Formats: sequence, C-alpha cells, structure tokens
Amino acid sequence: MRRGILPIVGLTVADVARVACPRKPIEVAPRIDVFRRRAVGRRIVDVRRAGKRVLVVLDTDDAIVFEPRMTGLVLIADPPDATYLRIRIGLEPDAGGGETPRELWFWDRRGLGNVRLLSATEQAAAFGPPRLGPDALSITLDELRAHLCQSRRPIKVALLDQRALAGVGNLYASEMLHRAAIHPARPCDRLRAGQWSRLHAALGEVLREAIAHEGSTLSDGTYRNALNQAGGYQNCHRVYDRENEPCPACRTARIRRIVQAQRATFFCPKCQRAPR
DNA sequence: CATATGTCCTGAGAGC
DNA sequence: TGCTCTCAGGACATAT
Repeated sequence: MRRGILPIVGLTVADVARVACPRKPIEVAPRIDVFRRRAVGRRIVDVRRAGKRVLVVLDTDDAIVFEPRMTGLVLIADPPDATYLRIRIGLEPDAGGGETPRELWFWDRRGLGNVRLLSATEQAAAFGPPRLGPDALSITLDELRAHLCQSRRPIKVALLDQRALAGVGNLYASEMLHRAAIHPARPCDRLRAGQWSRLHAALGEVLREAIAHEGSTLSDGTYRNALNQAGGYQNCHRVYDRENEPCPACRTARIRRIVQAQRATFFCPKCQRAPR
C-alpha cells in the first residue's frame, strides 16, 4: 500500500471529505473540519509505514494515517465499488506537471478501519515503543528472540501481537511457521535456537515475497493494490486456506486448520511437529 | 502482570 | 429458492 501511493509525494492536499456511506459514516479524528483545516494546502513530503498503518506525511509533520484493518484499501485509482468509499482526499498537481493522481481514496467494506490526522507527537506516542514492537521487515534475530522468548503463548498467537513485533498478519503467520517447520501451538518459551533462526529467516522471506507479489487477494476478492489490481501472493500460499490439501513440502500429509485466539491457523502436521 | 475473550461491521458461501 | 449460520489480511477494551 505504501509503495503503491508513492506517486502522491510532492502533491498538495486540496480537499478532505467524508463520502456518503452505507449506514454509519466513518469517524475521523480530529473532527472533519479541523482535519481539513490542518491538511488542506499542505504538501505531501513522504509516505511512510508504521506496522500495518500507512502514513501520508505533510510538510507540517502532521500525518494522515490510514489503518485499513481487514477490508480497508488505500487507492489512487477508481475503487472496486463506490458503495464503500469512506474518505476522499483531493490532490493538486505540483508545478512540474505531468500525470499525477488527482485523488487519494480510503475504501472500506466492513468499516473496521479508520483514518486519522496525527501530529508528530501523536505519531510517536501511537507508533513508538511500547505501542509497536520492532518492524517485521527490519527486526534482527536477537530482537525477535528477545521480544518473544519470555512468553508462554503459542508462537502463532505471539507473532500477531503488534507490541512484540509489528507488521505480521494472520495469513502470513501461518505461512512463515510452515516455512520454518514450527508447530503453531508451540509455546514461545520452548522454541530452540535453530527454530528462532529459521523463523527469523522465514519472516523476512514470506513478507518480502508477499510484497513483491502485491499482497494476497483471497477468495472474497477484497484486497486490491493502490491501482485497484488484485495481488498474486495467494497463489504462493503453502498452507493458508488450503485445509485438506496435500502439503506442498512433504506431499503426503494434508494441511490442517485449527483455531487459535479466535483466528484460523493452517499448518502441516508432519512438517510442523506437535509440541510435546 | 500476562493472557483470554467479546466487539465493532458487512458480505460471501455453506448447509439446510 | 431462500433462509440461517459461520467466517473473514485486525485492534482494542474489558475480563480472568
């Protein structure tokens, strides 16, 4: 998402508006009139990421923060369905001219996501430690172990704890544990050195590949990139949403589905040995 | 304190 | 066909 909207860097915010929504209009913070006063006329200087949020940084150091959660999309192209448009941000081209996006949209079917305007101080409080752990794309092996090894929780559950490690989502947790050959229910405090090492490697591999493939568009088709194109990483999934299919690694056992912390986990019972 | 569960919202697909 | 039920790339408040 962050990379997809990079073409807006250098443009100026011309307008911010909530779009008419199905039932409950999206709530923004601060109130839309204050939001607009602080954003309109400001130049976009950067697009950053904090865990799973996208930050559009303005020349005042305020940032428009998109938190898409399950079904939110950040788009610079026409949306998949106008019904669930929530926020429109009008953009003015820079002096250089050329083809630049004229609007940035926040689209969200389920409406669990949110959009906020945060000052630099608020960003530090919301996204710095201890609210978010080290980022999953840059965390070192030592940091990974240090942040997780004390916990007695199952490793799959701990991987989703954004305070321990920022940026891993449900489907990717299953994928990386399969690559690392670790059972998802194994307590963190019982992982061995070799397992931490494999997990650290798998973490980077899975996320980088998923990014290269523009994410995973699951069977409901919701996820799209910033240009409203489907991702391709769903075709690379080895276990997620593949219950009862043969494991692509051992080709003998069938993928199993269990529920941990109310969320689906997929794994191979042969490649990922059960904890004793 | 650490860990577990309920909650927000809508639509797709399974099962009857 | 049409109904009900379950589940979904998530995060957080509240309960245990």
